[in-house]
Amino acid sequence: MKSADTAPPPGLRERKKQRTRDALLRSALELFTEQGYEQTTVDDIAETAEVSQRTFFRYFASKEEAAFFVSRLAESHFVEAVRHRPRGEAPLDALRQALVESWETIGEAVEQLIPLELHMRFYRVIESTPALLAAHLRRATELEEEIARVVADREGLDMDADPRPRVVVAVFGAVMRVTERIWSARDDATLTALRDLTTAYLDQVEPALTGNWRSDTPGPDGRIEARTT
Amino acid sequence: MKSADTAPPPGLRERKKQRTRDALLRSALELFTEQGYEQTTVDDIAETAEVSQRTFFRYFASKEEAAFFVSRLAESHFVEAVRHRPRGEAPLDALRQALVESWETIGEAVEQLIPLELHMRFYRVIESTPALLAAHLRRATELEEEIARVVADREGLDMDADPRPRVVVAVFGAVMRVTERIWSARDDATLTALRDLTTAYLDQVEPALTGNWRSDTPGPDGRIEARTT
DNA sequence: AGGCTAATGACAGTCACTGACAGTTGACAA
DNA sequence: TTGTCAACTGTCAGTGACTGTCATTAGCCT
Repeated sequence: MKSADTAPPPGLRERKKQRTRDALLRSALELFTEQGYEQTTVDDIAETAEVSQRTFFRYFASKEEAAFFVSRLAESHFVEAVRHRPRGEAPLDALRQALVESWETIGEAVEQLIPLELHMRFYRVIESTPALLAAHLRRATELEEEIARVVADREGLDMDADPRPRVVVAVFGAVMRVTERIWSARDDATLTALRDLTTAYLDQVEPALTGNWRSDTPGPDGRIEARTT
Repeated sequence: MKSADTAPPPGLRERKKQRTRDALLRSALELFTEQGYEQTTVDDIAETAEVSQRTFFRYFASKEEAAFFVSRLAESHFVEAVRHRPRGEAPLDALRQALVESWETIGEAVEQLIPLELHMRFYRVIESTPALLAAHLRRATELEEEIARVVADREGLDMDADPRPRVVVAVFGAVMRVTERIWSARDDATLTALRDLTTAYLDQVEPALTGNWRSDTPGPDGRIEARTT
C-alpha cells in the first residue's frame, strides 16, 4: 500500500521501462491480431518495438505471457470485485454480481494499456489458436482455484473438506467459457454483448441441472430468452 | 466395420509399425513418469525406442500427442458409452452411468498398450506439469463439445439455440476435473479410487448449486463430509 | 527376380527460449 | 560536476521441439 499511494515521482529509468513494456505489449497484440499468433515470431515483436529479442524475454517470460498480460489484469479486477461482495449473498449470485459490476472498471483498466477494441479482437485469436486456447483454459482453472478460496472464506468453509466451493466456481467458470466461445464466434465483439450473453446464460444454470428437459422447452424462436428467470 | 472384422492378416510391415509405435509410446510414458515430462527430450524417447528422432515425429505429431495417446483412447470409450445410454435417462444421470460402466472396458483397452498402472501414474505427471495440464484442459473442452452434441441429440435439441446441453456437460466436466485434481494429489492412484471419488462428488452437484450452505451440511456419506479436518 | 512404394535415417533449418558476457546509461553520493 | 555503482540492454552461442528434403532400405506384388 505504500508504493501505490505515496508514489515517488518515477525516475527516467522507470518511465523508460514502462514505455518499453508498453511498446512490446502493443506490438505483440497488434501483430497477433493482424497476422495470427503462430505467424508472429518473437523477433517480429521485438523488432516492431525496436528492442532486441533478449529484451522481450526480460519483460515477458514467454510469448504466451505477453499474450495474456492484459487478461491477467482484467481477471485481478474481477477477483477483487468478488472479495468485496456482501457476505450474505449466495455464492453464485455473488459471482454474477461481481462480474456485472467489475465489467466497467475492467474496461477502464485495459484502456490504460491498449485500445479496448484490440483486446476484444484478440479474444477471437485465442479461440482460434489451439496453443492459446490451451493456455487460456489452464489459466482459467488457476483463477477458479483462487476464486474458490474466496468463496470458501465467505462461507466459512474448508475447501479441502467440502467440495462445494470448487464445484460452484467450476460451474460458473464453465458458463463463462461456453459464452466466450459463442460470443467470439459472432460478429459483434462488444464488451456489452459479452456481458449480456453471460448473464443470460447464468440465469439458466439452475434450471438446466434439475428438471427434465423435454417438457419445458426454451424460447420458441430458438434464442435463449426467458424460461423462468 | 469392415476392416475391423474381416481382418486381413496384417503383413510384416504393419506389424513392424505397430511394434515401433508401441515401443515409442511405452518409452515415452516410462521416461515421463520416471524423470518428468520437461526433463525428457524427444531424442531420449527415440533413442530408448531405438529409432531416429524423425521417426518419432512420423508417429506422433508432437511430444504432447504421445503423452495423451492413451487418454484419447480412454475418452473414446467413454463417449461410446454415453451414446448407448437409454434415451429416457436424464442427461446428468446418463453421463454418470456411462462413466461407471465404461470404466472397466477402459481399463482393458489401456492394458493392450501399456501397463494400466503406468497410465495412472502418468496422471500425476499431468497435474504437476503446467504445459501438460494446459493441454489436458484444452482436450477436455474439446471432448465436452463432442459429448454436448451427443446429449443434444438424445434430447432432440439444437445446441446452437439451447445452451443447456453445453451447460450440463460443462458441469459434469468441471466435477471430473475437480476430482481428478484431488485424486492425483492423494496416495492411492487406483482406478477404483478415482471412480468412487467421482461418483461421490457427482451426487453433490445439485445440492451444491441450490440451497444455502450454512444451514445444511453436505452428504451424510462418510467420505466427503468431514468439514473439520 | 525386379520394380514400386512405404518407412526410415541423416542433415539442415526455423523458432522459442536461456545463459554468459560485455557495453550503456540512469541514479546517487562526494 | 564527476565518478562509481547497479540496472538495462545487446550480442552471441547453445538447447530442444519441430519441419522439409533427399537418399537409402526393405516389405510387397507381379
